[in-house]
Amino acid sequence: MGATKTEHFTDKQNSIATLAKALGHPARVAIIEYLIKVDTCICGDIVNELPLAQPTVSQHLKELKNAGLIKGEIEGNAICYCIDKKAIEKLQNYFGIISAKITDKKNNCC
Amino acid sequence: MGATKTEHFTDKQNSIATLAKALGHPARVAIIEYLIKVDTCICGDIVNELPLAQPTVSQHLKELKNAGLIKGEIEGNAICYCIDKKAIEKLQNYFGIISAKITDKKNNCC
DNA sequence: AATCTTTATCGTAATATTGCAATATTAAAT
DNA sequence: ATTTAATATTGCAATATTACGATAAAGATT
Repeated sequence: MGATKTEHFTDKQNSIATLAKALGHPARVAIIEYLIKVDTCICGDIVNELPLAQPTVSQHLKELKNAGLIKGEIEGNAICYCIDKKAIEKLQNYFGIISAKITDKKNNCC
Repeated sequence: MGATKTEHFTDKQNSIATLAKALGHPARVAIIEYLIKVDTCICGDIVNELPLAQPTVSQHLKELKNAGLIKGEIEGNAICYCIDKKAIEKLQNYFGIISAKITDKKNNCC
């Protein structure tokens, strides 16, 4: 036991959970916000922006990449990391739909 | 080591991460979707809807509650769990803003 | 009061995450 | 070719999460 039973849930549920999980750490939220702030993809100084050691930052970037939230390509001895717009839009869309459905609810009791 | 360094990040970053983390498991995504589907707060049959044992479901509900995504009140020998609309709206709003900022970006390279 | 039903908690095993020092890798700069 | 600079990987310790059987708690039913 201990491992998540992903096979028992729908692809969409797993997909949303994967994206949400990737943003389930403040360092990774900070990375996304920093990528937006600098208004460019090239950001070799991302380690200096975070209160974490370089290997830790590298690991968080890897997780964001695995989850599909950022795209990255090797660019000399620096790296070019960019937010994957589609992933963010997927979340935006999902919570928009959920939020609308809650508003439409008739039998509220709380 | 091993514990998240929350103190090094902003309250907002931690807040978003907490909500995202709570939805970072397909069972908890499924619980939220089920709460919406039944269109009511009273849902004593939530355990039957999930492919997990009762203590596990109870634990996931607790985590959703701790994260502020659902509200719950004891109601006889059943429980009244409801989605906390504000939490979902917070996420919707956050991803809406992030998404808009990405669209406005000028220096895209990927 | 005894039983049933439903949810919560405890205890514990399996697994995953977090963080970093040490080291490797890779390409640019000298 | 050597050094420098930036990122990745490895290895490991600390902690957190996931899952569930056993048990507790608490109101409902009989």
